[in-house]
Amino acid sequence: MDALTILRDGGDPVALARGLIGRKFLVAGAGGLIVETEAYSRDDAASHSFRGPRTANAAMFGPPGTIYVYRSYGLHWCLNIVAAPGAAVLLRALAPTHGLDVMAERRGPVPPHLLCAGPGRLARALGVTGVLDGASLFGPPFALGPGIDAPAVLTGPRIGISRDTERPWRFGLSGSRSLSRPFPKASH
DNA sequence: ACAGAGATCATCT
DNA sequence: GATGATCTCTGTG
Repeated sequence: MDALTILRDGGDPVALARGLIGRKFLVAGAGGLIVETEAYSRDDAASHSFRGPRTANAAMFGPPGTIYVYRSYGLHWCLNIVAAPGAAVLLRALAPTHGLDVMAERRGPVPPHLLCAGPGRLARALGVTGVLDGASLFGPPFALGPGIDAPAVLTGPRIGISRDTERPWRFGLSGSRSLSRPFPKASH
């Protein structure tokens, strides 16, 4: 199923995670091409939705297109897009194309390809914080547009989790220099 | 290149 | 009291 269809009607977070690779994502005019994502489902021990709705994860149980922002390790922000109630896609990395100056200001002196190479870095560069938790992808400050036509997508295990570690639910744009980490060899 | 530590806090055990 | 969907800096090889 197409990513835009899932966002409109709801659907599989794995299909959405794969389908978002190569698309353009902007927050208030800053952003770039999505080059890395991860899927988290409702019955997934690694997912924040696994133990059911809480105050902190309420947005993850919203309708498709809801933005779920959580604080990671007490200090970073991470941004998700809801695919269906309790299921979402973590945006892990972008290849910067728009608002390089603003993002560099927020991130400090780092090489351009590292501006958004990681979920915490991405949120920082785009100015994403908890105030956007629960917002809708379909309105300002967000913009999702077309990008690469038929991207070559890599698949691999998710990063930084300790439960359900075997699910191959991390996706990346083949050949991108802006990945948070390389993919294991022979992942297609 | 790789390993370890510190930052920092809401949620869970 | 421990644990994260992390990042950065520092020390060593």
